[in-house]
Amino acid sequence: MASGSAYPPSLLNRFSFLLGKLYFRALDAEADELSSLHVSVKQQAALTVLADEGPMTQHELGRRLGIDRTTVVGVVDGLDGDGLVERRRSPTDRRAYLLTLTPAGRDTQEQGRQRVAEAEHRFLGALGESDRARLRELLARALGDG
Amino acid sequence: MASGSAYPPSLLNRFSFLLGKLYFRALDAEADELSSLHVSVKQQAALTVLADEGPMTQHELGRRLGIDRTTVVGVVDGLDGDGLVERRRSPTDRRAYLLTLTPAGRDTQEQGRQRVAEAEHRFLGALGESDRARLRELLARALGDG
DNA sequence: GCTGATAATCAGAAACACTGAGTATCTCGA
DNA sequence: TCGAGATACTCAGTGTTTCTGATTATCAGC
Repeated sequence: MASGSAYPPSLLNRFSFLLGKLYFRALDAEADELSSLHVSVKQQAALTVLADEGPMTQHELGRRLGIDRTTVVGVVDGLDGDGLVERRRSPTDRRAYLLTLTPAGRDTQEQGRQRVAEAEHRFLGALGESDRARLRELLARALGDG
Repeated sequence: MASGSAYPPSLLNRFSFLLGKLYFRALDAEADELSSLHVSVKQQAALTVLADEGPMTQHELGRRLGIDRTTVVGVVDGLDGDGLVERRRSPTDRRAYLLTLTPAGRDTQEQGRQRVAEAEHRFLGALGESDRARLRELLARALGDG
């Protein structure tokens, strides 16, 4: 018998435990789906923000993603090296780059978007469509609008 | 104006992003609440499992918490050093310890349980009671019973 | 043209958990 | 009862990830 729950009931009542387990499962699923595109989860998130909101500085990208300025450097290094984004000097501020998607970057972003959707479908397989929507809504609301 | 959402809409649709942000917010809130008890989030989780399920080996504790065997050593070192758990040799297997809560450990666990509840209340303040319950239920179900 | 702030970068540190090896002990079977 | 292989715990070292602090170039305000 593969009997019973692997996790203790006392921990399954704890939000941090539930969130953590599900979060790392989500990351693994996404990383797995994205691996064939040779982009990391962070990189795909960066491409998505750039696709949706247009060119922005590294500083701004970091703010949107909620990651450190020095971490952004590495993420963008990878994308730049693969020809998915370009670092163009801002015409109005020569300290800053305007990160711009290349056609290849736009293409990769679109493919990645689908892979992420598949990953979510896979790791949330235990929930039906309406429950997934309800979960998404609750999580977004819990996070607050700010 | 502190206008609008800090996070891009495209990321607020993504489960891994929502889960991650909320997870780290939960960890921070719990760590903050638990700091005055001088126990980490992992340590409090360990105390909780021991309180609920009685003495067990380090190997078993690691399995329940989902953490590596070598990581358990450090967690238990801390608890042992603070007199919250005792490493008693198992009478049936002299390789193994039976981790046992001390009275102080039991007391700390109970206080910690309340602090964690307060932390959850705080970091999920945007949700009402029934929404919190619904979220917990959906997360547990998404994680699967296994 | 100063002064203080900001964008990007880099080297090093800090936090984290894991790998692999070592010791002691157990279980199983001949 | 002996030997082989598995298991519990520990430790040193490694790898990963992110942050801190300093640097360079540039900007904005006075």
